This record gives sequence, structure tokens and C-alpha cells, in this order.
Amino acid sequence: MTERISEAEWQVMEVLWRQGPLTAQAAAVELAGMGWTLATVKTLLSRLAAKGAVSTTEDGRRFLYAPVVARGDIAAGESRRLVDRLFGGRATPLVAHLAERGELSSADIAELEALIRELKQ
Amino acid sequence: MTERISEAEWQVMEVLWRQGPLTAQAAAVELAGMGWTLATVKTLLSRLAAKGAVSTTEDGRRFLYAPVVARGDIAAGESRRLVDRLFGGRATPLVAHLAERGELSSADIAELEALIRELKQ
DNA sequence: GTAGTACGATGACAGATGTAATCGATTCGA
DNA sequence: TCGAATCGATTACATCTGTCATCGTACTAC
Repeated sequence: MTERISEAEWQVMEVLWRQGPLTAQAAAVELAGMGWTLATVKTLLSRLAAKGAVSTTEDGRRFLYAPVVARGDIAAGESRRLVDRLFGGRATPLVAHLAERGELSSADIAELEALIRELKQ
Repeated sequence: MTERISEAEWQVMEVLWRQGPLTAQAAAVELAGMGWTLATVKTLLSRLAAKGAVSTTEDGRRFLYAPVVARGDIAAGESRRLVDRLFGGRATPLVAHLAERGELSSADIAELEALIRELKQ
């Protein structure tokens, strides 16, 4: 459960988080954009099951795969890792960095402003 | 130069960014905290040189290794990747997420507020 | 009932990564 | 001058990742 999830695996998790329990087949359809074969999707699902990130429920002859870990938990972990590694654990430099690089639109900035106001309560 | 830099390699880059050109020996001393042998540090430096992330300048019988890529460029790329992957490319949800998880101290929030004010000019 | 089809399981394989030992050449100290 | 120390280079090797093929089995449609 504390296992890392690779980037390809993350894509698979995404559809499970969005679409709830799915068969491998259905997941593959949902992942058509990735250009993977069904075999590849099955491998990724197996690996996710092996590391306890998804559960398998028998549904006749096949499995329904459902996410076990919450998206937010993984996202939190990965964000933390990045912020620790790249910005000494502080979020402000990250935001400053994104801003500096023009990665923030004025809409983003407005949104952030509202968020900050909210956080200050 | 567009090659990714692994996590272990990043640690090596850190000392090069901080300490300027260094010999493998000196870098290893600087990285003592990682619990790596000198051999490991040398391997990482070679790999970084192979992918063009550091330059090697002969200094007598050994090399001085210096960073070629800017820290900010790598950080930007990695941040972007993470934000794209986890938050649909928008920074606000990342900040909101960190806030939600209590990852932001009130000092952080104050800092962010100041930053936002600045960004609005 | 048998030929195809659809499952999950298992095996494959190359490239990246973490971690390190060893090697051939050189230099330096005694 | 000769052995020790030190370089970078080469080799090693297990694990992880991306990507997929194959296999044994069970069902489905004729």
C-alpha cells in the first residue's frame, strides 16, 4: 500500500478513479488514447493488484478492478516528494517558480488569491 | 540534455549546483550523508556526463565536474510534469491540495500572500 | 461437442536505476 | 624504483518499468 505507483500505472488508476470498478477490457477501452495493447493494460492492472493499489472482485470469469488507495493520498505523497526534493520542502518556492516561468495565468493567480484569502480565516 | 535526471542523480547535481566544479572525490565527501561509496558517486557522475547534464574538464589526472543544465530548468520540467499528471496542469489545485493536507504553515501562507500581491502588479 | 474467443497468469525482454567491485593506467611517496 | 594510492572506465547485477506475447483454461456459439 505504501508502494510507489509508476507513471503508466497512474494512468490506469486515473480511469479507475473516474469510472469506478472496471474489467480489464473496459479499462483498456478507456485507455485507448495511450496506444497500449490489452495485454499491456492487463499487466499494469496485475502489478497494481500485486502492490495492493487496486482490489479484484470476481465477476463471473473475470475481475472487476477497483481502486483501493485514494487519489488524494497518492497525489499528496508525490507532491510532497517533489516539493521536498526540488524546493527544500517549502511550497512557496514552487509557486514562485511556476510564476516566474510564466506557468501561471492571471486566472490562476486570481484563483490562488481567493484560496489564500480562504486559508487565512 | 533533454534526458531525465534520476533521483540519485539529482542529489549529485545538488552538490554541483551548490559547490561549483568538483572532483568526484570532493563530490563524494559532500554526499557523505547519502551513505554511498565513492564508486557509486563516480557512476552517477559518469551517467550525468553521458547524458550531458554535467561537463568534465581535465584537471591533471582527474576531472572537474560542473553542472551544464540549470537547476531551475530541471525543477521547472519536473514541476510541470507533476502538475500535469496529478492536477490537470493547473497549479492552484496543487496549492489547494497542500493546504488541505496541512502542508502549509501560516508562514507559508503569508509568504504566498506576499507573492501573489507581487504577481498581481 | 468442438472451434473459436476471452480471461487471468506467466514469461519475456530491453532500458533505466541504484549500488558497487574491479581494472588498467598513472602518479606519488619512500 | 617500486609499491601504494588514485583516476576514470568497464563490468556487474538486482530491481523497476514499459511493453507485449503466449499459455492454460473456461465459456460461447454453432
